[in-house]
Amino acid sequence: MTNPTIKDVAKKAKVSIATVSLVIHNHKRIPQKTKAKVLAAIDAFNYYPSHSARGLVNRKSGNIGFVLTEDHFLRTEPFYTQIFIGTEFEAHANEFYVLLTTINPNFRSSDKLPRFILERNVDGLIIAGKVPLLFIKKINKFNIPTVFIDYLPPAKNSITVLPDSFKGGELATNHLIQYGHKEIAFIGGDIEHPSIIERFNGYKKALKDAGIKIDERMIDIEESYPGKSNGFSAAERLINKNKNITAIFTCNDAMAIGAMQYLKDRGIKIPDDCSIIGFDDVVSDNVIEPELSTIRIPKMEMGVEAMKLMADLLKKNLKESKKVLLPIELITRESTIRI
Amino acid sequence: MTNPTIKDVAKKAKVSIATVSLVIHNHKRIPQKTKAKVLAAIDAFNYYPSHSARGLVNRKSGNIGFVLTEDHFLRTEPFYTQIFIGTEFEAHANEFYVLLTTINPNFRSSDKLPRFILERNVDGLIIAGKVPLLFIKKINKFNIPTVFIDYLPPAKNSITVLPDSFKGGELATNHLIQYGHKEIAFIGGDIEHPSIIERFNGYKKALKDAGIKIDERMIDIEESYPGKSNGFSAAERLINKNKNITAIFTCNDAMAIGAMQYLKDRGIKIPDDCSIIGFDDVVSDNVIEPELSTIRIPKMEMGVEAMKLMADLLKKNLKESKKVLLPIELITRESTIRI
DNA sequence: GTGAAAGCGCTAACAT
DNA sequence: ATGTTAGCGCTTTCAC
Repeated sequence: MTNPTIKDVAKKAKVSIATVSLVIHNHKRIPQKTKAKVLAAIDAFNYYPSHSARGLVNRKSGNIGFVLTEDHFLRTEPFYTQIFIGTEFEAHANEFYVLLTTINPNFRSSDKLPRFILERNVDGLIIAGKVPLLFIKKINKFNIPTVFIDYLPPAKNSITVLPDSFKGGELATNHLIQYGHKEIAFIGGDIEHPSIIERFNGYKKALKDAGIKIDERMIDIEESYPGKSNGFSAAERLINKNKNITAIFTCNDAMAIGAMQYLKDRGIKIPDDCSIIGFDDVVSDNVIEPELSTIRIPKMEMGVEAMKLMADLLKKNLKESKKVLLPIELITRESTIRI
Repeated sequence: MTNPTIKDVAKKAKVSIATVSLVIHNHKRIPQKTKAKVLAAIDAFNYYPSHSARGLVNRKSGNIGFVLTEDHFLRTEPFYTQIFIGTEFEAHANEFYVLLTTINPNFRSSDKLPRFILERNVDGLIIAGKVPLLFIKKINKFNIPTVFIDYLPPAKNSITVLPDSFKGGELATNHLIQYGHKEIAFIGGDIEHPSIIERFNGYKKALKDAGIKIDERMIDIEESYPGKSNGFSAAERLINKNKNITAIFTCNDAMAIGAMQYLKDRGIKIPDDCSIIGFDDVVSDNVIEPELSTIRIPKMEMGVEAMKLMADLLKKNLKESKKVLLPIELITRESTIRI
């Protein structure tokens, strides 16, 4: 059977298409009898309103755009993937579709915007991870309701979902301190990223509270991407500078893995000679040896929360500024040990 | 400025909306002069045709639905994720949007179909991984062009993209044979899955070609899901039955990891006491010890290929039956060794 | 309570 | 070569 339309339903129910529409929208003052007739016809045809037709008249697409940079998209660790899954999940509950697109991490003003923005094919935008400021500026002109995940844009009036990185940094560092460590190094990257800064701040706060002096030589922060290979080289620099390190806190798991690689190559036993703790919890499923202690970020929940905020935002139940910090969790595995 | 429409453009260019439409569609016989006027107006407004309006009149949504089961979606290894990324990538090239949805792996006839099918909000369907037959049967009624990835449905006239599992099974087994192994075990799961069967067939073929007798006691195939824990228990059963195994070929990396775990726990050294090779190549990014030899499946390429087929299919350039086998590749790492 | 009718933005057949 | 017009399927006033 070809796609049934509202006309077919109306004819079958012997009412006008207006009545069918009213029934669909649960209008009051429709007598049970008419309603029943119409619903029966709808059922008989297995009728569903056309998405396009509805979108045209309502000036709503029913779609939410999910934006992240290409490099984030291509990462194999399930970080942004899990976030995406969360948004997708909550989108179903709210009858939205999610349209995903990537942008160039070096977005330039001559670059085209995502097609769904130009075509007005999204009602809202969820932006995950750090994106170029230029991009944000450019889309601002379109006035599309936007929710950020895992990135706090410099402009003040944003709605953002973040893991509690500061507390996470504190928690990780305190864990090491409680295990008796005093020579605790910090490895980080991309220090302009708000989350990384917070993790670093948490680290410093925990040391200070414990009366441990913050030592510049125990800190290695790359400007560039906090990935595996940078973790490797950071560990190399730190160890060469500083033989008495007994523990390392890395700003994420990827750097932790790189650092572990270096320590192993160098013959430094983990955790016996050196404890290490990461952040994110993206490697739990695999066989890493030793298994990595870390701070778990509620990735799916972040996606879910962002989509909930989006739903509120579109219902105008939300002011234009809000920062939601999601709780993190210490996961103790094998890579950290009491000294 | 509020969304510009074709009317605004027409007014500004002092032509009718029909002319604007013709220009947009690059109709022949439009003089350069008119064209230029119109294009200038389009540019001035930064006009893009509304997706909904176009969809309504063309009876096309511009969307492709991507379907997979919930359990596949939630797997943290980047297998289906990579496939999805591939489709997404190629979708951009073809000006499609991808709408993702999950279905219950135990889909029952009373279950609702994905909303985008009911709403006719997709022009085609890409189905990734094994899905319930009931589901396939049910969507067949909607007559939506469909491409399968990594699953060959029993019904004969399907368009499917698959890794060359048979060759992969052969390649993996031959690799072990060339390393001097003769006591080569096979671990598998979900034996009804076409890909798994093919890998197993490749294994048997390679053994036969090498004049090695196929020994039932060297084979452990679970009915259920080929995951880590089943890999663990399969290895346990095999080793207990059969002390002289020197190499194991598992039908995927997840089972390989489980098997490795068992061997380690049991004090069997990899690769010194026992070589092991997996399939899929989903763990390359992480620190596994030893690093796992495997057969690489071109995951992104499978997604790309599927979307290309979809584009052809929608252009009616494709018959309704086609099976594309994508080449696999042997990745030799540390877990396999010459005997 | 229900229907007629206008209109959302666009395409395409038909006029001119 | 360009304009007129009739829809595409739906929502929503406004009459009756």
